[in-house]
Amino acid sequence: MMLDAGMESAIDAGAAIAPHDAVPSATGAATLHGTLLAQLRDYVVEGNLAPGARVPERLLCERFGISRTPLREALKVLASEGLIDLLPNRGARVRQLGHDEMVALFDVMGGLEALAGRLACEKITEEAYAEIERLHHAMYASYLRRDLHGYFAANQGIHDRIVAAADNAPLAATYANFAGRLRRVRYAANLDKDRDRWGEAMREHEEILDALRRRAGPELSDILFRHLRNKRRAAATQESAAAGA
Amino acid sequence: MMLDAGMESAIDAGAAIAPHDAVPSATGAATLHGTLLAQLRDYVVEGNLAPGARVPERLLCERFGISRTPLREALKVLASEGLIDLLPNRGARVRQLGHDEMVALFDVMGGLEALAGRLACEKITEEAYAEIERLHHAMYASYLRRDLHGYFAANQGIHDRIVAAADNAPLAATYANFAGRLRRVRYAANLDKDRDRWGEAMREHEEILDALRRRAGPELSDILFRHLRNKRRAAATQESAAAGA
DNA sequence: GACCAAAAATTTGCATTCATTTTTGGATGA
DNA sequence: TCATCCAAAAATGAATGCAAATTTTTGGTC
Repeated sequence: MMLDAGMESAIDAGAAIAPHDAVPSATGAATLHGTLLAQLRDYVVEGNLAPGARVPERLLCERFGISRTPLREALKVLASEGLIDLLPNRGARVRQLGHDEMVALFDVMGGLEALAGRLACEKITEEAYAEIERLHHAMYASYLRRDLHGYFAANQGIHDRIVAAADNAPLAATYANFAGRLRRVRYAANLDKDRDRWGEAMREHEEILDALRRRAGPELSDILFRHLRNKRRAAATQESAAAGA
Repeated sequence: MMLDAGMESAIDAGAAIAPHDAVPSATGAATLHGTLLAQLRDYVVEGNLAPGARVPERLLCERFGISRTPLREALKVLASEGLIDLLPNRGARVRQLGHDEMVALFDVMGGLEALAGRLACEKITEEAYAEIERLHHAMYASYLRRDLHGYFAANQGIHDRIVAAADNAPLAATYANFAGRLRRVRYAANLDKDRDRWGEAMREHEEILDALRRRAGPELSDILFRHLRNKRRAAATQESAAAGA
């Protein structure tokens, strides 16, 4: 069900907590539960706990200075977001991404980006497009400089802005959820070791920008899905390389 | 401090509870929390509480025979799923779908079905395809008979099987979540009052089956998105008609 | 030294309790 | 009649308590 994780209700209802749909770090938190949820989510997403590691209630209560009740509520929500697993009578564990699940998550990301691209073509303003174009050129400059950090920042900025341009709160929330789940893997997708992929990604981004400029929704949708598929392939390759090393 | 994960062997991943990825009604519930969550979700989705109505903790505790602690945990999760809103110090309310949000949710459904169709073309077995074909013909028979109930059942069966054929747990979970949020609206989309839409939908399903038979992923993806767009339009039309009535 | 069973200690799940906030009801006054 | 204000009642948010389950430690045996 998912089941997915949230911010749109927080936006719609003002103060409502909707972790599933809310962009994690953007969740306004007037309540302890809301604050704690955001903190704990960041704590997990940032990788402070090793994958598969037990999530000890007691320690986290001390760390955040709260009692077990709100913590346990937050853990239930994080489980519904897919960040942790709850084992009956055996506590919570940081979810560990196996190969199959990683592949599945990348495909959903691809579907969400494809959707975002299509919607963005319908709704994007000229200003928002110009900003994406600017980021694209900045990204290209970083690519030429082999500036991985700058490249990543611009790259993520582009994808985020496409999602934002789609102007669809539930989509943005779901996207944020999946991005959080894949965050660790995505950072691991180190282009530095795969120059071919880097060039390929850059060419794909040329196509993305072109389709977006023409407001070619279905076309952009398809390009974005294939773009994510290739990103998935690169990540999987890296994964197996890491396993072999 | 970094918590170590490597001390003991990995817990059997098969036994892990992953509410987010599990289809709501299929969530195995060995725990009270799990059981209650599924029950409460059904209770809300089934429409036992009026949209916008307060969700009284006390009454629900009595109804389910539990204390407030597990109930409140479940409410937090339902909020993260977008089914209810939590207003700080003012309790939970059944989320009310405004027009804009309904439109947004339909678009996400379209994107998810588009993704499911594309993946299904890659993975579907001949048996699963044959079953969808069978359902398609049953749906057509219902259409000719003007059997709305049978038509809906077959229709939903087809869409569900396409999602299942995609063989992607996070996708299935997310799809189930959005379907739950839109459930009330979807039932409201009464084709009986809109014969033109009914015929149009039937023709679209012919295209869907054809693309699936040819395993034409990108094409099926596009058809499914447009199919949902038309369904969205029909629902919106009905909505405004109901408002005017 | 490895292996296994039993007891201690920790941890989890849920109920209960307490402090705050909100809501309700009515009295007061214009 | 209506609006405003205030106190009582109810509801919410969080902490604490307790029984059951699990994990760890201990002690003994082979």
